[in-house]
Amino acid sequence: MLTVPEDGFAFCPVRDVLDRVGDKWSLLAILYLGSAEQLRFNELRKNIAGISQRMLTVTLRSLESDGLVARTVYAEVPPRVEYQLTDRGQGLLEAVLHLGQWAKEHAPAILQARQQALAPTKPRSVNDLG
Amino acid sequence: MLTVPEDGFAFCPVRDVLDRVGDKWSLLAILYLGSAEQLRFNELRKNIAGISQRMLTVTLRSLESDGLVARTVYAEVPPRVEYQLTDRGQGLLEAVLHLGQWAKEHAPAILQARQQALAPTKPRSVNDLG
DNA sequence: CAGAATCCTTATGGATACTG
DNA sequence: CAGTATCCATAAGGATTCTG
Repeated sequence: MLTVPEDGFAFCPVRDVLDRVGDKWSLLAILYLGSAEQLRFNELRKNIAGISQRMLTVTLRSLESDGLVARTVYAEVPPRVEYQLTDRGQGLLEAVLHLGQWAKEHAPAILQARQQALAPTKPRSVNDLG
Repeated sequence: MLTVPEDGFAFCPVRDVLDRVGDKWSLLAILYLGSAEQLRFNELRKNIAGISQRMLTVTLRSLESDGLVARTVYAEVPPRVEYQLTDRGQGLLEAVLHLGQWAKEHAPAILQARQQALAPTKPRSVNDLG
């Protein structure tokens, strides 16, 4: 059984990670960067289906500021900027893929449960016991 | 090196989990439920600092609909409703605590990197080469 | 006690236009 | 090419009131 810390989970590393990769695009960026040595801005943009230019910038900047992604600017014209996972980013990717293992195994059951919850025979009342 | 699937991560179990526990309260609810056999609505409400009644309801309902939390109503007056993790919820908790292990080890470095990014000596230009 | 309903604020992200 | 800067739509969540 898990024990509640004195701070009542106010300091919670898990929450921190989730806040970092729980947004709409960070995980995808990490996944794609994890599948190549390095990628240019527009390569990422093409890969990550549906992402806007703005959100790709915002996402990369915040990953960079956490030391998860390294940004390298080449003094060329037209400019070339390459992104790659840092070791720390690589570590996060692996930790997250581990979670993905659990997810992969249980996603079907969860999805099924969710579907059944959506189509109840009748609306639930306080009298439904189990 | 990670391989990009044909669907380009469109079907991504990790994303599904993150969408489930990446919101503001789900993780905390799971953590507290993981630290007790079962908890009543207002016990959870007291434990989870800052949560509103509405959000506790919403959070519990969606966890329940995914089969992660079981809700038991006792036909008493005043009503008593108890929540507990299902086996599936327990599994998710463990998977997430594993991620927490990584987080715990790297949170300090990440926070530090973030601080330094916030206080740069001068604003960055395209000429700053690493 | 354990909520449901309503209203309202804020946070997140998209669209578009412009630039070194 | 790789961004910035604005503006705008939607979604997430908070506050309040009411009820079986």
